Amino acid sequence: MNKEKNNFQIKFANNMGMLASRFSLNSTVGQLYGLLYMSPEPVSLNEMVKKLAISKGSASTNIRILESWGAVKKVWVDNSRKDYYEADPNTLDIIKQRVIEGLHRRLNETKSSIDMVNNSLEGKNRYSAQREQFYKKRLQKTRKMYEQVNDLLELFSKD
Amino acid sequence: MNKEKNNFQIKFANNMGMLASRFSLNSTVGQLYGLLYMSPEPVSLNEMVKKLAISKGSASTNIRILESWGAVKKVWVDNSRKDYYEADPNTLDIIKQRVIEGLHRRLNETKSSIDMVNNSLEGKNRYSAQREQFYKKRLQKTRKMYEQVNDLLELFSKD
DNA sequence: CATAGCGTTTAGTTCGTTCTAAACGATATA
DNA sequence: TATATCGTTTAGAACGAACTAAACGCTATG
Repeated sequence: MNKEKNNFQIKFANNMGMLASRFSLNSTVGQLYGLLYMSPEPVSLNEMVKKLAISKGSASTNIRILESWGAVKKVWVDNSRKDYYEADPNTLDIIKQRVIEGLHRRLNETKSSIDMVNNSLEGKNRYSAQREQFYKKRLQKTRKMYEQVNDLLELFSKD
Repeated sequence: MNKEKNNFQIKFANNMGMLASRFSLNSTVGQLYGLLYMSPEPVSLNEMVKKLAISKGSASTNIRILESWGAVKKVWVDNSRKDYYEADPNTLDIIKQRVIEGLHRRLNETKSSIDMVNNSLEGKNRYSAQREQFYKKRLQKTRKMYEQVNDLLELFSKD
């Protein structure tokens, strides 16, 4: 048990961890970002480890994930060879960008799936005319849905 | 190996399974829905089991999940005591409703978190004025973000 | 040059999810 | 009433994700 558990930063960080896991993200990533977000000064890896009661390995791995997202950045602190980090406070922008990126990637994969399935139907015909008609209709509908979602995403990607 | 693996329905179903797992859903649920979506006739549990090469337990559990979502429904077939199912073809509506519901639930939980953390700061003051100011600013920012997302969701929930 | 203090990498463990096989209860049929 | 055929439930296995502890390599400093 950490005697600092009542510390405001830590409380906030842990809530960010819960938030992250609710959206099926890694909760440690959420904790780390939350801690940095509520720190007026840059934080070293060892401080993160102590405050969040996590292992150094986990802190190291996950802080670099956050870094790759542009959610935190390394900062120089004089007279120290430790790595210090601070949060980019524009949380919403970060989240938004990540959500959009993720959706784009998955939608592209979806498109490939649809095309592949479609091609497999176009090949030589093993089905009755009626059955083939049904397949084509549903496939067409699937394609339409894909496009609706895609258009919606485009709309988002703007502004 | 299933000799029917080249069957169009099955190919489609498996792709729906992949799609589902891409969006961190249960992939069997995706397969089942995909199969029913591409079936002109209702499908029995045993047919699902055979065509998708899954266990009866899994089929039973997952088909009832789909049923609870309103994505498939039981239909009566004369002279049979099997349960037959067919898909509600309005896939997009189903997805949309589930997404909105899920977001609503999680946002409410988020709101509770923010309030809780906020209250813990409002309590007796253990921080310097400057530090407290910083905390309050960031907390305020967090609240604003919550509201932006919430408003966006409301907008969606309409139309 | 040895040591201490870093962050990273790795090997192994834990935990949650979801599957399967099998037991089960219910119902229709011979 | 005995049996066969359903769907459901349960116990256990498999798997993946993510953590920890420890080993490691690097660098600065005494």
